[in-house]
Formats: sequence, C-alpha cells, structure tokens
Amino acid sequence: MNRIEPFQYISELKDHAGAQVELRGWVSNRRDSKGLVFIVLRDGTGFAQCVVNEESVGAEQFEAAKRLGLESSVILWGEVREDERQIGGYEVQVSKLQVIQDAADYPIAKKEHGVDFLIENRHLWLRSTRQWAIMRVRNRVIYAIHNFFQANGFLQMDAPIFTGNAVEGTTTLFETDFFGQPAYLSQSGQLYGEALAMAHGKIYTFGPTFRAEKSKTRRHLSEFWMIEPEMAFYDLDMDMDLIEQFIKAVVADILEHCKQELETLGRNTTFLENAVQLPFPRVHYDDAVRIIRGEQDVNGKNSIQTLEADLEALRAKKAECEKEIAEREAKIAAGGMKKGEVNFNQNKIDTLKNEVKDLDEQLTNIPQWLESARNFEWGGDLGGSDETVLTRLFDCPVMVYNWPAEVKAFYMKRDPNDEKYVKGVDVLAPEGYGEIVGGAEREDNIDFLIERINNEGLPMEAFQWYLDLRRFGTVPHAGFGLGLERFVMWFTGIQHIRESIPFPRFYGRLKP
RNA sequence: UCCUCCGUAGCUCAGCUGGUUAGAGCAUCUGACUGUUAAUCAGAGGGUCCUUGGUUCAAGUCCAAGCGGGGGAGCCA
Repeated sequence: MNRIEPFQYISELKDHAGAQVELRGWVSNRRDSKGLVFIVLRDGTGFAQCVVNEESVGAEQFEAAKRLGLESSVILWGEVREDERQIGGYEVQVSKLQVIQDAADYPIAKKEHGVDFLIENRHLWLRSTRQWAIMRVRNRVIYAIHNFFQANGFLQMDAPIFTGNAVEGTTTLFETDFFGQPAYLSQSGQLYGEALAMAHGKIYTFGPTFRAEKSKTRRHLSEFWMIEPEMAFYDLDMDMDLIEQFIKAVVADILEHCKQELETLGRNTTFLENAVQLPFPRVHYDDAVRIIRGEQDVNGKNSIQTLEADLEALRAKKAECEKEIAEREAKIAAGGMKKGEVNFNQNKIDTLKNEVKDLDEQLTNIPQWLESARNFEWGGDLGGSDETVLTRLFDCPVMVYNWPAEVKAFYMKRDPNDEKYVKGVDVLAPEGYGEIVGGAEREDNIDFLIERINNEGLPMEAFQWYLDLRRFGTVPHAGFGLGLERFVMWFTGIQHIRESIPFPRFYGRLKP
C-alpha cells in the first residue's frame, strides 16, 4: 500500500540514522537524572530509548517529560543516533515532545508479578516486552501455516462452531442453546474436514475449538485454535510424511523471521534447529511402551535412568540454591553493607527462593512420574509424564504410531495386519512440551465404522451424514490436528500455555 | 473429581518453638544527581494479616470448616 502514516516507526529507525523523525507511542519506562530524562518508547514495532535534554526542549516540556507516568501516550520529534548500547542499536535525541495523555498509576510495575495478577491485567500485560514478542511469534506461526498449505495445494475451509453432537463422545463439551435445541461448541472440525476433502482433495480447517474439562495445568485451555488438514487418498505413512515436512517448514520459517523475538525471549534454539535438520524418529506404540518402562534403550539412553539422573541433578541444584541463599543472608546479617548492595542481595535471594519453589514442585512430581513410567501397561494412552519420559530421550520431535484401538477415537482406521491397532499417530515435541499433533488414517470401511460407533455407544442418527461419505465414493484418507497454542509454546519456550494466546480462556477465567 | 502447595501494603514476598506499636523491596509522593539500562541516593504516606468459628492470659502464627488461587493426575491439542 502507499504510505499513509505521516510519522515514522521504531522499526524504521535504522533507515533514518542522522535524520529527524517523528515517533508516536507509549512510555514503557522512564528514568531521570539532572537535566536528562530517558524515555523507553514503544510503538508496537519495537522499543527505543529517547533522550530528553532540558537544553533542547526547554523547561516546560522537560518538566512534563520528567513527570510522565508509565504507559503515557506521547509524540516525540528528534534526531536518530546510532548507539551500540541500545536495544535495536539506535536512540533518539528529542527536540520536541507532545503529551497526548499523562497516565497515572499503571498497575504493572517494573518488577516481578504473580501469574494471577498478570492474567487479571492481561489487557495491559500484552504491552510488555515478552508478551509482545510471543504475540509476534504467534502471528508468524499462523502466517507460516497458511503459507505452507496454500503453497501445496490445500484449500482453507472452515468447519462449523455449533455442532449437534460430540465428535469423539468422550470429552466434556460446552452446551449452548441453539433456537431451543441443545448445541455444543465444536471440539474438532475433523468430521466436516473429511466431507470437504471429498470435495476438494486436500483441505485444512483453522478455527477455534472448545473443551469443557476442568483442567488446571500449564498446557490446557478451554478455548484454543486448531489446524486440521484432511487429505483424500493419503494413508498413515503419507500423513506422517506430511506432518514432518509441515513442522520442519514452519520451524524453519520462525527461525528465519523471528530471530529478534526469540532472542528477546531468551529462547535456546538448539532443539528447533534439530527439528529442521534431523529426521523425526517414528516409534511404534509397542516400542514406546518398552522404552517408557525402561526395557528398551534409545541411543544408549534408558528412560528410568535418565529420569533418576534428572532427579539427582535437581536435588543438587536445590542444594546449591539453598547454599547461596544462606551465604547472602549471612552477608546481609553481618552488616556494613550499603543500601543498594543489600537490595541487590535481597533480590537475588527472592529469585533463588522462587527457584527453590519450582525445584520442589518438580522434585515432588518426578518420583510420581517414575512410578507411572515403571508401571506403564500396554494398552493405555500416554499421560503427560509418559510423554516427557519418552521425549527426554530424543533431540527432536518424535512420532508414535499404531495405537491400541481402545484408547483412540472411533474414526481411526484399524490396522489390517493386526486389528488390535489403529493407524493413528501422535507427535510429541521435545523439551517437555508434549503432544502437539494428533493424526490418523480414517476408517474408510462403512461396516467397521458402524461397528465402532455402536461399540462406543454413540448416537448413530447423528452420524448418518458422516456415513454418507463412506457410502458415496469412499477412499483412503488421512489427516491430523495441530494445537496452535502448544506449537507457539514450544517455539517461544514459555512455561505456560496461557501466555500463547491474547486472551486465554481456562477453568475459572472468563475475564478480561 | 482426586493429590499437593499457597492466601500478610497497589505488586513481589519475609515474619522462627504463639508474646510489646506488623516488616523489606518495588510502585506512589517530596527532594538530590547531565548517560541511565528493573538507574542510584535521602525522606514520607500506605494494612479487614482471605472468611467464619475454636484453643489460649495472649493468634498473622496453633486447630476446624469454608472461599479463592497455583501445580499435578484424569482428559486431550
């Protein structure tokens, strides 16, 4: 488009070195010294330090700048100077300043906050550096996903959000009133995706999904976004090939286009780079069970021993933290310290104490995980901890395929070689991020499908339209579902899925 | 639904085996400082210790119930 804005953006400063610019934005931080005020301005495209000098702007504007509250909105004019010490490498020497609004008592302070407080102020929290970076990665992930599918002959087709029945029959759904009859918020667009694949060959849906489970974990949401491709004439092997190429393409795109954001987030990109370079291991469910139970090693690594070593390492780390806390406390108690030094040590102690809390939580969880891994029985679904145990042994995403039929949904195709199994696949991300993709070849035989619907006790009437897809030109086909937020979580390295979506909805949280 | 941890200033937290008037940092306000990076320094204001009940001469601290929250299990992406 032709340029509309009569002002410049922080992201453009590098093109204006030595020149005058006009910036419009918000005061994300302010410090002052005699005759100088340092404003860290943010405008959505980035952050830049702007220096207000009393001699350049005069007493009146200087006083105004000195009093600006955090998140005040301002317009600044000034000269761009290169300065290696600054974020982005540039700063602005302000010659004129106009305050749009002087904001008072911004609730989010320049210090640590608890999760609950931050979620309560999510509408403001989104302005902070980390959240800003996460949202930019999210945007690029969405863009890269569309790019990949659009470039490879897939049509984007949306599934309905109101549905008359549950897809898998197992999960709790949100019930609403649809002109007098009960309707459920969609928990998956997959069945509709299959109908569209029979019309267009290769399609994908990209929409919100809803689960009413009262989950209280760092990787569950009540409302999240799912991408569900569906391909006619694909079997499970082709499905897995697609999943792998797709994930590699999106990861590569993010590594290329979100360098700055990943750096801001302090993300170690080793595993992301691995995901682009290394072939994803494909592990049969039976092998996964043996690996989890510690009966089969992977590249010389044993699951139980690895977990026990992790436990030992955590204990050592905790002891180290406690030692440092004691040392710093003793130093403070000894006295003779300047106030600033006391504060510095006190802050260190606070950080360490929080670390110890986190470690304690892991120390109570891991023994339970060990117990669950040792006693894992063939035929069960992998729990969150089992996923961690398994992925801990690999350096890139792992695909577990051929699952026991009982633990998977009715629409998955039974393996003709052994009917105990269905041709499903779960993709587990490394670094403890767990299941990011669930996919399968679909049952294309109408008789088997009817049998499964009956066995699960699902209402046959609701599935008649779906069975039509098998009555009229049934073909082998496959697809998968990808959780956008879990994907974003893994890319950004964040510990909580609630940070991966602008306004998270989860058990107990409907506002803001 | 189950297990587990937590609830003290606007925010993050300390407060020991119950014992004077409830503590710190940040934030806010006043002042100092011409290069700060969560700036620093001096000072000021700021409290229903989640609620209810109990034990006690005495409860932020102990006990019980409730409410709210974190993490995990189940369920899944």
